[in-house]
Amino acid sequence: MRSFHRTHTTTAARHALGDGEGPTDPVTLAGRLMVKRWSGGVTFAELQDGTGRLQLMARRDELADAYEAFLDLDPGDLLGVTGPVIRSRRGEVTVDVNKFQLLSKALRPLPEKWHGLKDVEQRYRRRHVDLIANPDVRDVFVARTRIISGLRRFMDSQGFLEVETPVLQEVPGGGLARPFKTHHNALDLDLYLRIALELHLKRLIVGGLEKVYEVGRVFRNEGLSPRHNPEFTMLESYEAYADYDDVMRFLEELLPATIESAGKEPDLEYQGERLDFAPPYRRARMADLIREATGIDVLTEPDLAAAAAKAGVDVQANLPWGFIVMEIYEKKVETGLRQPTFVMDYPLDVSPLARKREDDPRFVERFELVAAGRELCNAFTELTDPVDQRERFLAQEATFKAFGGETHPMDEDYLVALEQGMPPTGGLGIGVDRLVMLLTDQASIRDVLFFPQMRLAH
RNA sequence: GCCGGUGUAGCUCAGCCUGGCAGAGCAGCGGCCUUUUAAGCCGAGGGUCCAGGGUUCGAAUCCCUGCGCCGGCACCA
Repeated sequence: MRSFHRTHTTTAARHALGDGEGPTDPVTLAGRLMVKRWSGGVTFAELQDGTGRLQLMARRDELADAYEAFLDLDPGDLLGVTGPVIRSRRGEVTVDVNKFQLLSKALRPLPEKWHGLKDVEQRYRRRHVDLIANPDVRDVFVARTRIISGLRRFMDSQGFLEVETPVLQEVPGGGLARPFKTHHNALDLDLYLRIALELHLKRLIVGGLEKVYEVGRVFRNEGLSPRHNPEFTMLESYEAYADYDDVMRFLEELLPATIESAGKEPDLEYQGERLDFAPPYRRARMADLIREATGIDVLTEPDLAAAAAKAGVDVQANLPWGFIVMEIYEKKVETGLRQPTFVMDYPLDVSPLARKREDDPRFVERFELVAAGRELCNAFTELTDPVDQRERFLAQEATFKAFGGETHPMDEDYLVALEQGMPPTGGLGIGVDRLVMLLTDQASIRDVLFFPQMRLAH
């Protein structure tokens, strides 16, 4: 079949009948045959299209010789049908088929009609079957699309300009993660897939695009888990002449708007837990949260490593102060934060791109929004001082040379941009997949990605 | 990478503990039935029990190794 023109979707056909009994004028539908029942002189079947399902009725009386061909159809076949919409004796909205046409034959059977496809491995490896057989899965992905378009709509409405920046980078900056490496042949140049959007967007802020954002795929060459996929989607935005307090207020508008675009209420349920996203959200300094949870005062504690160990958080000897603070926070505080909370003022040591607090230079103006024990957003008042920035990169290098792990590499192009003069800026990053998980009540990132990363099938 | 769980028909699952002919439902095939809603009834068929090795008279079942999947840990500030 080159083409087949339908007059109605199954949902439109249902509306065409309305409360009446029919018959309506004939409608032409197309979709996948899902279920057949009865095989005498009348056969009922269900046709599934992009909008839903509708019952079909095929009668020997009506179809004559073609009836036998209808009986030969298999669940899974793609079918076009024409006929009036009626209400069956049992009250079901039904198309009384006058004509039908096989549009495409399914050579493989559908999964079990009642249980659907449950095997998670098959659901991920053969997502097309999952989508046919499990309507809930389709709903999740439709919600994902609505959430992302809702995010864009909100950003646009606030005057942000959506931009695109390079995926292939000579220096994979803006975060700490092992990058994927590739090579450009013509340039004979090693390149990396980006691990964050940050540095290029900030270069645009220098360039005078005062409110920019990007929704883009980033890549991290690290382990997989229910919350980690090697490629995932980030939204980052930057606003000139704003600080992290502005970003907090901004998020308190963005999140409710996004929740609405997902068709949810701010008071939502995630994995059996009620979470209330009606603003304002709690604001708490990391140091205060640590004191609440452990009794440790990181501001005054003379031997923080020892205090951490006493609280059950073992850290490497001589680890810089800020890293110890971060360890204690992650091990003792973060998972306990269930309701949305702005965790404010991160240690400077672990935040090389954020602006130093003037009242206490051990900390920076940075927050993460945490809910259900997980980071949803990361934001800061950006560091715009090129001299300070260079020192921070060097300090990172020194730390990671000593303690291992990934480091922020020195990005000279970025430093040159800062030297041009960057306005004070508030920046924000949102892990879009994790936000979608939250708003669709999914426990695994694999259930909000059409094609999650899998090992080679055996 | 480490630890635990798991893998049986196209799909959903029993059987494994306690070794003894490979099972059910759905789907498919043949037959009956002109208003069904997971339709029903009758009949026949369908297996690399993830792979390889071992123990045993005999292995889906017990043991070892490998692989996939799931979860946890590590990595991921």
